[in-house]
Amino acid sequence: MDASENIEEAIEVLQQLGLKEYEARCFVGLTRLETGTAKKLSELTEVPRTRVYDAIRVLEAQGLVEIQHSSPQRFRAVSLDEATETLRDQYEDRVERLHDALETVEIVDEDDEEPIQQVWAMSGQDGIENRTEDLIETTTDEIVLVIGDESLLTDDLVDTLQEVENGIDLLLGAVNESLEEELRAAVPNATTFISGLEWLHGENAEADETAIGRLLLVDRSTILVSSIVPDTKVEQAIFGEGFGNGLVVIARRLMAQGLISPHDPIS
Amino acid sequence: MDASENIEEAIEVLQQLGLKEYEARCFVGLTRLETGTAKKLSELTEVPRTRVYDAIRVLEAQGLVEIQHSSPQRFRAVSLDEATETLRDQYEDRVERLHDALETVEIVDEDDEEPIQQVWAMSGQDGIENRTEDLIETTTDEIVLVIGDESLLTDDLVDTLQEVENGIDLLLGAVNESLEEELRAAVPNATTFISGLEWLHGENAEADETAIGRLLLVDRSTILVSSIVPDTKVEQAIFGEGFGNGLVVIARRLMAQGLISPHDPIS
DNA sequence: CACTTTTTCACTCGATTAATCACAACACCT
DNA sequence: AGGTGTTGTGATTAATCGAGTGAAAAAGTG
Repeated sequence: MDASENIEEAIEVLQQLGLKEYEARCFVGLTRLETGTAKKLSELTEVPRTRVYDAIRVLEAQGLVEIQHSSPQRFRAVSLDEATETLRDQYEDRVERLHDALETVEIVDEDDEEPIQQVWAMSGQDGIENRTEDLIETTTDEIVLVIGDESLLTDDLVDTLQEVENGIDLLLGAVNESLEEELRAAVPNATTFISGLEWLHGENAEADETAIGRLLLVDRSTILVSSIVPDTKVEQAIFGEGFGNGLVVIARRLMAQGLISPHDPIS
Repeated sequence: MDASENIEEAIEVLQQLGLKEYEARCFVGLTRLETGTAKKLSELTEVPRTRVYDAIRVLEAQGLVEIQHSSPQRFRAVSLDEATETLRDQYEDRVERLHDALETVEIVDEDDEEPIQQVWAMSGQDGIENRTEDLIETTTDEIVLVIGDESLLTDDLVDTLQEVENGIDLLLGAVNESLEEELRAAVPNATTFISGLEWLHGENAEADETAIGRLLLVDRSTILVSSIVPDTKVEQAIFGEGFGNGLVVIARRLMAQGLISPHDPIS
């Protein structure tokens, strides 16, 4: 049965959410038990009986578990919806506190440096997607976006694209027809095309099969290119700003040659 | 200046959100620096210079920081909005995974026990509030809610109260006039009153000044009573279900004597 | 009052994290 | 080129924290 997989998954996730192993095990144990004593819980979860109490106390303080002060004590988990809601509240609260604390701070005066040719790297699907959406939202003239893997076309991204103002040129490229299809359907106000992005798989196709992720060129002055590393599926991106930026220049050159757009060159 | 307090706060919160100390310090450092090298960061944040690199790497992998691969390397934080959004996404994803994993599991068959006189305890404002709202939403006939501290009257709670169906009696008590005022304004479809809840401060007023938090009686069969411990401000609650439950019986008795409601007794 | 079960608490061991150090690679200067 | 300070990596030590164990107090049971 894959129930035990789910149990393990739940325990892992709870730990990522900040619980200790015993706490996670106990909570999951309780969700399967309706109501339980330390003994039953210990048997079910492999947590040493003598430590169940500590774990439960912590869980209770977080509002995830109720305690019946009888003897023996009975424990039970709050409903799944209540639990997730509580966790959400907790996290939302933290993120907000972080936001408040940082927005008032900012900026130590700076002996500035050369603002030239900056190319930045970032990784992680979430962060790159947020940056992508950010850039799209601040565009004034033109967006060129090529999607190289359908896993990157999230609902959020589609939403962002649909809300692009009418005055802005929106060019959406895909690496194959089915994806183009999808794009056209999802974002009717865009011009779609099949990208000539063989330059990654094509002539440069050496050993490592680096898959292209996305390519975003905004107002011909800011570019973001990402790739997906074959093994780990991690998305990595580089990001350049400024009309004179080397990366951006290269991107314009590519466009001029019709490689990433169906349009005529504008050198 | 309280800027440094905010900085400490931010570092703490980031750790609660799962970052290590060095990672948190580096991130906060970068939000104050526009762009920084390992050396500058180390000076600003007290993180050993040689450890800055590791910290930045994990931040980068989380999408919180960008790296410029020059020499020396330059780092910069993504915008505050991007960062919080990324953190939110991350968390939301986890909570969802938890939900999915647990909803398919549930329930180990049980040699049932006596379902009598159960009184449960829980603590933590978040959890108690969620339970309160849950109970309000599932009411069929009557809600009696007494609020003992204005800090408990959150927007969420007000929303929940406003959405109570018309057929349901909604009685809202407060411990003083200003709070009653507030309640009446926020929830017009309710009957409000000043509660006679001296039984906590009054005759029982021993040494410890236990402040009453909230008292909720739903359909005369489920009750939740909370108090706020003086020092730590932590809210603690007890919770009983079932018409025959001891706690519930006591609550009905109190009502019958007009102590927690302006209405006539229904024994 | 013996005798079990439940509960708390203090302690060991191992793993993770913070902190320091040694060294190789590199940029910069004359 | 060669010297000099800076930059990045890896190894090493020290401190901290959590998992696991056992002793003993407290509560129940016959």
